[in-house]
Amino acid sequence: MFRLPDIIRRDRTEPLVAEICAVLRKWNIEPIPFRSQVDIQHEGDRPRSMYLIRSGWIYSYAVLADGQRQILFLHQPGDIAGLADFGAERVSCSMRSLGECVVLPIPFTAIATFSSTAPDIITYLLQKSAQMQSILMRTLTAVGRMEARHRVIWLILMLHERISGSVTTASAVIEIPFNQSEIGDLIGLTNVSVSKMLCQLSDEGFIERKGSKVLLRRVADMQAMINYEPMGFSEGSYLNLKEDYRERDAVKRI
Amino acid sequence: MFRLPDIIRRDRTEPLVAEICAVLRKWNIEPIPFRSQVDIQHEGDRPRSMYLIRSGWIYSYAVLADGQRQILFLHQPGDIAGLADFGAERVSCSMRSLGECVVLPIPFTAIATFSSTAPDIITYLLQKSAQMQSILMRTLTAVGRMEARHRVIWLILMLHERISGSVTTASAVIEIPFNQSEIGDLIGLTNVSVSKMLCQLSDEGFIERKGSKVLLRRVADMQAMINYEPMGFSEGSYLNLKEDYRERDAVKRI
DNA sequence: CGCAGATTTGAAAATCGTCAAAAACCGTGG
DNA sequence: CCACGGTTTTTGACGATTTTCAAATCTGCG
Repeated sequence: MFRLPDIIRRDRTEPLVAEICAVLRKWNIEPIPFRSQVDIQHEGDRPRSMYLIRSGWIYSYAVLADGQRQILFLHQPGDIAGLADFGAERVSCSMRSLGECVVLPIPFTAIATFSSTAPDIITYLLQKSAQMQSILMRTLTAVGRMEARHRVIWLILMLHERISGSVTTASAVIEIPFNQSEIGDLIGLTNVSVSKMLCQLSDEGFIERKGSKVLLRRVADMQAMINYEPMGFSEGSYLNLKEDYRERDAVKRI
Repeated sequence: MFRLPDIIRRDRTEPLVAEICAVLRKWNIEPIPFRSQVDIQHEGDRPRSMYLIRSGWIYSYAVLADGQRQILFLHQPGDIAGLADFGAERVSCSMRSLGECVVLPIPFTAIATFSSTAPDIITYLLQKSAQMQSILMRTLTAVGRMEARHRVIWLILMLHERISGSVTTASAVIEIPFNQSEIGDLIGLTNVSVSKMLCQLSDEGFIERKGSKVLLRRVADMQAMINYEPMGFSEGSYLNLKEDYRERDAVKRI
């Protein structure tokens, strides 16, 4: 164990994250730091907690019989990894850190407590879970039905949206936290295909590359090419949601 | 509109479904019947409700720019379709009935009510959402990293588990609610490939086919071939969960 | 500078898709 | 019971995309 960073920075603070942290602190649950490329949880474990990412990146993945790997989800700060295992007998996927990171374990048993004392938190978790589902569906659509070239473009646009927190058509630089083998494992290609496609996109002027940084040059063109739609939930949308509640009588209109 | 069946049969009744129905009945929300192959919701709509399946099947799907389709999820009776759109600005996928079905709309605005008056229901929804996530992850793993033959086997085993409600290694007959084009859209193949693989599996004695019915002959062999693990949540696991809550002090042990 | 890992490149092979035609299936109506 | 029309499934030839394999090159870092 190494020391925690003195200050954990979080740009886009979720409204209820602070509340969750406060409760956990009362129970003496501490954030845990991990080094890069360390398994945080392994497929087949008994589910104990989910993990609120405080800083860094984590990905969930599954390994097949023949050793192939599918990366299922890239978790960012503010995300809750392992939510899918709530209520399961066995953990369905492994989780690994991408770079150094700090995570706060939220034991599943806490959900019962939240349920009676802080229903807002459960509602928040439900919304987070729904967002993850949407992203998974997007990934499945890309992997199942796009050719290699479009999958790579999809990946770039998706990372752009998730990392920057919004969609723009302006040029932007993103840092891709994966190497090319990992990219392949995420979108169902080999590292060789990923390399070829990235080079091709670079040759054609869609992107420029420097190490793991990618400059998106023709975002609008790429979005048009694969019909990319923004995911439609930015941080803070929970607040909007709360406002919507006021039109409760809408229920009657169904 | 045609008449509702007099009795809606449900074999595996979820513990909290009755409670949800009771609340909705008080709000005069009625189950809606749909004919076969009808769109219940369309991508881009404003999210209004989720849909509790009372009988029949529904699938969620997305359509790409070039007209290709990815089927994202097969919803069974007891499932809640559209949960992924909770909190989103726009609905992320379309939903279509597979055969006649009856569906109870649950307006998203109801979640606020549940949150304050029936936190158990929100917790239940959270668990349902988690289960859907697990299934999506399984699908993504199959589509992203398995060859065609293994994908078809995966599909058969998955349907077997979901339709029968449990995993066995004994032979069993299942009725596949999809045609081969739809199967292809679910696992990322063409109808032609699906046909070839099904014929091949039949020739090799793994399955026997009669119309849309499939007899699984060598379940254990097929499970071994693709390392199929059961999903690990049967109906009623919510009860187990409640019991787990008693070991609340486990929280301290993290 | 040298090493280890990551990326690029090219040729050959395998898988899967496309296309088109034939066959099978299914419900309907005579 | 059989004929009919529409849909679904099967089949085979061919082509395109992606993988595999292997070697070369590049990069970051001590």
